[in-house]
Amino acid sequence: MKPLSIKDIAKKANVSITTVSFILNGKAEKMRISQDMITKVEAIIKEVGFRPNQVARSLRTGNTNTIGLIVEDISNPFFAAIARLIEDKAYKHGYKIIYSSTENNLDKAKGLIRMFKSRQVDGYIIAPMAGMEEDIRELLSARTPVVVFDRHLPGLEVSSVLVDNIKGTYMATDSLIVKGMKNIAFVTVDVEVEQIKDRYKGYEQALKANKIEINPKLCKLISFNNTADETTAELTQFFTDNPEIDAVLFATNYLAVRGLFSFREMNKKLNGSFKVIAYDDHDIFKLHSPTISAVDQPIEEIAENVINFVLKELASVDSFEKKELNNVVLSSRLIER
Amino acid sequence: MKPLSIKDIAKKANVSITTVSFILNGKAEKMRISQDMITKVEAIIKEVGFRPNQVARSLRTGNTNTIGLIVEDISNPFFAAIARLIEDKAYKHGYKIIYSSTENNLDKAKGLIRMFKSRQVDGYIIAPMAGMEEDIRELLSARTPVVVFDRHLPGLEVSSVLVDNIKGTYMATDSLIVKGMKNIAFVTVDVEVEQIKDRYKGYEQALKANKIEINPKLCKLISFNNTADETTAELTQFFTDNPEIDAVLFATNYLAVRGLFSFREMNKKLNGSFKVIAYDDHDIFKLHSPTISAVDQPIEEIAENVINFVLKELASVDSFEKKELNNVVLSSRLIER
DNA sequence: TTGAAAGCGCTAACAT
DNA sequence: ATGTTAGCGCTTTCAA
Repeated sequence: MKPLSIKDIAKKANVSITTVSFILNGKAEKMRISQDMITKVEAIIKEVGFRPNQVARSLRTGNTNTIGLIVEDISNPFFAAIARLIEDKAYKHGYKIIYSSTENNLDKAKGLIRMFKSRQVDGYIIAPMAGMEEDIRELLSARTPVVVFDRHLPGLEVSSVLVDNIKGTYMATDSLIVKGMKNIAFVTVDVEVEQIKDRYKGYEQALKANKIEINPKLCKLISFNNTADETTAELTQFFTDNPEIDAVLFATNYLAVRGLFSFREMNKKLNGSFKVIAYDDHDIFKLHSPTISAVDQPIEEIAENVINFVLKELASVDSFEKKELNNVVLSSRLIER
Repeated sequence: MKPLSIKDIAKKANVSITTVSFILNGKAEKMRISQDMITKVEAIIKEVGFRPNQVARSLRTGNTNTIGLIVEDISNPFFAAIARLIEDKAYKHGYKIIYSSTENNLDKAKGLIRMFKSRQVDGYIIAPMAGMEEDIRELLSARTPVVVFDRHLPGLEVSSVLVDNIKGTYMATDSLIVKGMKNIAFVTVDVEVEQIKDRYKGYEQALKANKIEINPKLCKLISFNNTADETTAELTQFFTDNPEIDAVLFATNYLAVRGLFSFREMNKKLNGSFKVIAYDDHDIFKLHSPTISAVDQPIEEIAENVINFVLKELASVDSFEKKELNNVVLSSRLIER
């Protein structure tokens, strides 16, 4: 049978739908509806288990209480952890999350924004990729709350939660230099986002600061579209071709994991004369023998800030104050193991 | 500025909104609207980038092209991987996924169903927990497509995608016995779902079949609400108290990971005289020294079946055929390392 | 071949 | 203090 509507409730209670609507929306007080009426209607609502149709409500009010989350890949542990935390907090504030992975495909990413728009999501949380600038700018000019995190697109004035990537890799590289490493390799991925480039910059700056010449041969670029096995193979090749390498810094955790597979395949010993640091921590690095050092991003803090920023913007969206941007850069931490 | 509506398009094209609507929905042919008209209207739509308001459409048609996904914890790699695959396929069929984690909290789970219902999701994909029977039954009686996966609730007639858990742990236990292990421990979690109980059954049956007496002391129950550290501590205690244990089977991958942390803490050697098998594979188990055997669930197959079942039910929902249930039990595979 | 108009369930301005 | 009613943007029946 069809679900009940506000009309049915009104009929059952012998009142108008307005009264029911006011009570539903907690405006009964303001409208000075009698306490008796309120109690009676609420009883009926509870009794029949009536829940207002959100779609109709959304059409009428223009908000859906839904936040769109766009990330590269929801199955990446970093994004999965953040998604979980965000979802949890959003839920407590009455918002639902609707998400999608871009798979680093610009067309899909653009499509997602359009799709979310047509579904009238109230706000966006985006780990953006290059090429989305225009789309995001459009959202902003419609005064839609948007918070980007993890990555930043240059020239975009938007609230953001970032981690200081330069500092992260700088610390890591520096720690390797201090330990006397001479040929430090850097393994990264070919996605064109500031965040990844910054990780390279940190590496570069640390070398410069220590007057070590940068050897382009020691910087390995892996294609994002590689399968896991392809990446492992490429890395094996890379380390075989460059036996002088005595330390590696990986720009992402999944690259580091592939690296560990390579080393295992090559039977390469990780010890005082061959050191590895990963970006983003992971249980694997704690359990590996030997344990692997990592640059750790503050996942909870990221999620916390992201959701706070969106909620704040969501709350101020219909006020007339000029929207202020919220920006924060968090620090990562080098965990030496 | 406000987004354009179908009215604006109609005005721009000097036609009625009906015509625009027919063209939008591919019904132009059937309504025999002239090709000229179609071309003209389509050109305008493209030019101004008009996208119909899905909320209004949903209110009118009753479908939202949205599927609700309810799992225990989206940040669990098993669920994250499945969510990603499901989301991807759903997207290709024009459906969006809206998800939420129950955190093994029945109230939250029930709330989620109600919330999804009020948002008019077209179908549900649920990894259920005990206590949801009634809510799911209600959905079914409203002819709403529902597919459960990973777990099954007894006495519920619903489409399902399961893995033979009994067989999984049976194989694992048996392989340990064949290797001459005498005191095989079983570490599991206190969530009351068939799937987890089945894993215990498989363990039990294998012991029985091999005429080994079941020693309740060797079966350790961990609370789901433990923090990671608490679990590690409890496990350390457990293995210290029961030094006769020469093999362990973990009922979930995250328990196995905690176990590995314990063993590391205890400096326990994993070798021929102490063997470990995990349920659900994970990169960690491949990289660990020594590598860890695992019962591997066919994640892709699970996702594939789940989405196919929902789509199938979704397609038949307004036909009058009696809805047929789709049920499949997939096999897991013991990966011996 | 196209258009007018009803109505999906709800909110809120306006009326009483 | 409570009711009437216009519309949110769209689909679809019926009429022309």
